[in-house]
Amino acid sequence: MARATTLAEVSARAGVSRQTVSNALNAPHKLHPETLRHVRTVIDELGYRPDTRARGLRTRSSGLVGYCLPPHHLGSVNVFLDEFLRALTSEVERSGRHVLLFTAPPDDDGLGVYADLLARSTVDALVLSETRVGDPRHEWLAERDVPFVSFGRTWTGSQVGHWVDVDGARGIAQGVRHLVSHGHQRIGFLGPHEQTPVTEDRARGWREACHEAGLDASDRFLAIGGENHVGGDHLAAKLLDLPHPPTALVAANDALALGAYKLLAARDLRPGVDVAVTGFDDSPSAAVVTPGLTSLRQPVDHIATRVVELLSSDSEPVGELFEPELVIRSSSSQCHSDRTTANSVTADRRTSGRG
Amino acid sequence: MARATTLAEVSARAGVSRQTVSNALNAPHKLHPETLRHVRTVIDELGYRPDTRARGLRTRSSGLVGYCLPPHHLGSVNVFLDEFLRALTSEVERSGRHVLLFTAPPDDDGLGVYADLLARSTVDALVLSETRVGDPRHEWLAERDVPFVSFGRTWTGSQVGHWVDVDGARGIAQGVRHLVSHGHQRIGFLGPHEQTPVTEDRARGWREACHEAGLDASDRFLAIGGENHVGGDHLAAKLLDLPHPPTALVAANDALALGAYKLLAARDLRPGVDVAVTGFDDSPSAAVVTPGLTSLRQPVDHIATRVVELLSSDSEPVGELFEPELVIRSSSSQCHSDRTTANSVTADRRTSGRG
DNA sequence: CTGAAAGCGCTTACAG
DNA sequence: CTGAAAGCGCTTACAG
Repeated sequence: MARATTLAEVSARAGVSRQTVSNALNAPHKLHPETLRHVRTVIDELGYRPDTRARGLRTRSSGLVGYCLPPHHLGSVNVFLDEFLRALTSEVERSGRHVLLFTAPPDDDGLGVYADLLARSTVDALVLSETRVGDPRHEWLAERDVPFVSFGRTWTGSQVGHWVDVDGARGIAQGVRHLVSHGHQRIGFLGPHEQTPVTEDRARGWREACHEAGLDASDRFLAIGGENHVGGDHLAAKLLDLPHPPTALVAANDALALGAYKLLAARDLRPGVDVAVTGFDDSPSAAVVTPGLTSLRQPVDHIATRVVELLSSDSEPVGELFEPELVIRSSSSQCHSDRTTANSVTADRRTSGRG
Repeated sequence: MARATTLAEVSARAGVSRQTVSNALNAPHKLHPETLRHVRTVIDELGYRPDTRARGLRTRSSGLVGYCLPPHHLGSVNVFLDEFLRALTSEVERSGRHVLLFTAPPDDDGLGVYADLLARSTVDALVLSETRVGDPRHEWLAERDVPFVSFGRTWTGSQVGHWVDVDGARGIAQGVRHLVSHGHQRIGFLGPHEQTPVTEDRARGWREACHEAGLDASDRFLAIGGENHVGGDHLAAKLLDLPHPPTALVAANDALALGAYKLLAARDLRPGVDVAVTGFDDSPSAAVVTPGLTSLRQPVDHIATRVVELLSSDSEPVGELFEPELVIRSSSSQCHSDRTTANSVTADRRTSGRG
């Protein structure tokens, strides 16, 4: 790999001192316009760019924002990792920096990785995601005065540092109101892992929106348990086997919603026609399944923008919730009052195949 | 952010010269064992780690491998970006480096971004993906002696540099043979964008495997066109409306396969029972739809491992194909000879909902 | 095996 | 507005 042009080479070629070249880059107002123009011409000719390491060494910065890749698992958070990473990378680039990826064990051992990164001055700041209850990273970083922003809450009263998160309760409530407006009166909720605050938050949205509409939101209509992103079919079965089963199922994530699809298929029922279904996250699958799954899209672009803003904010710790956007597809938008005419809808579907 | 411990501090505390500390890290064999032990103790006590920038400045390396995030679009390559990034990051970390993310326009302007990264010595090496026909990056990088490995071919005879890719033809052929073993005699192919070599490669796999089995692989059974990852329903309709329609559809990617699901649903036909369907990429959707979609899983871990190996290989340019793994699910594994007894299968399905 | 010194490529007071 | 100089924290010949 060829050695890159140095500032010294630019200064020699331009016939000015090295400080003048540096000023052309870092403090152009200090230069005579004529000089500035000349130096810039030479810089362009030579394709000169200051060496990141040398500049960083001097300015005590690395220009790198660390992001820990979450471990692989289906569902909730990672379904939009692509999108978040893209948005984060773009935003960080707008501030002239880059994103550095790393991995770390999720437990407390992971802090060793963070310590290493900081001891080496590899990163200037960190973006946290995959937060968990009692996440030790926030306090650990705050104690060391490391700039960081958390995408996700630690769900403890004393969370330190800036954070942004998605308002699960308001998102789910949107979905419930949408279903109510389509005539649904009995709406069930499918959720994973009873103990996680994320699920509790989303379940609360369902409960509150049901109360608001005067609907039953008792535990009868609440199916929770199993793995995090599988078993939606079991949960759906539990609710649909009730004497007066729900006519709509609100799931805490898309994977569970598609589990409900599976149960409906096994019973020859059609999502969106016989039973409405909604998900959460608007994962790629939601758009591509049949019928399309109504889901809640996290505003990752806005979140990423805000994360990067807060990264360089010295203000008092800020916490912000972003409301997800309801993306309506066929799994919920058949009018429920049409249910008695479901057969004609089916006939429609039968003839809709283009020849 | 607190200043990190420096080598000078370690040397003072240990009562040895700075070179000795450096040797303890970079050439431990040069030290008296006793001295080494002592220096290491002090290093541990102080949590000392060499500053990345200073070390990089001296050794002319950055310890960073650049990876350009592909722009967002559904399907083929990005469905497993998560997994690839995770695997790549882990592998790069095993060599003591990190992955730096960046974005660049896909056209020739994008080279400016690469030039900037190199002029600043921000990265030591690059991993390329989202290659396209006549991709200018490979030659551009080779001319500048930049170490790089391409995940994906440029499909030109003169491709320079190391590359790895997935063997689309062999993958699809696996799928076809699997369908043949389940009794299918008429197998159609759904592909996007007639002109892309990736599609041609996959279509070739279908054609060759059909010939091998003595099946019709004429253009009659080949449905190609439309957007890259939508319109699978149209393509499927084109084939299913033939006088003697195929009993199985092999799609060049999962999104098209799920488009076929959509058409089948509209005609009240069941994937895997009435018409077998297979996809490519084993995207998250494949596992979660009903019925599960048989698909071809790219061995991203092996690919990432090999990419990182080649990154530091001075050998003659290497090109390697990796065979994807057929992941069999219900969309194809119903025995086709059972087709006449489809009703009993359906009955089975009807009673399979757990109460 | 160890110590004193140069230098990687920058930025930034400092004196002119 | 410009020039000569120090120093960021390392690594690595070089002489002892």
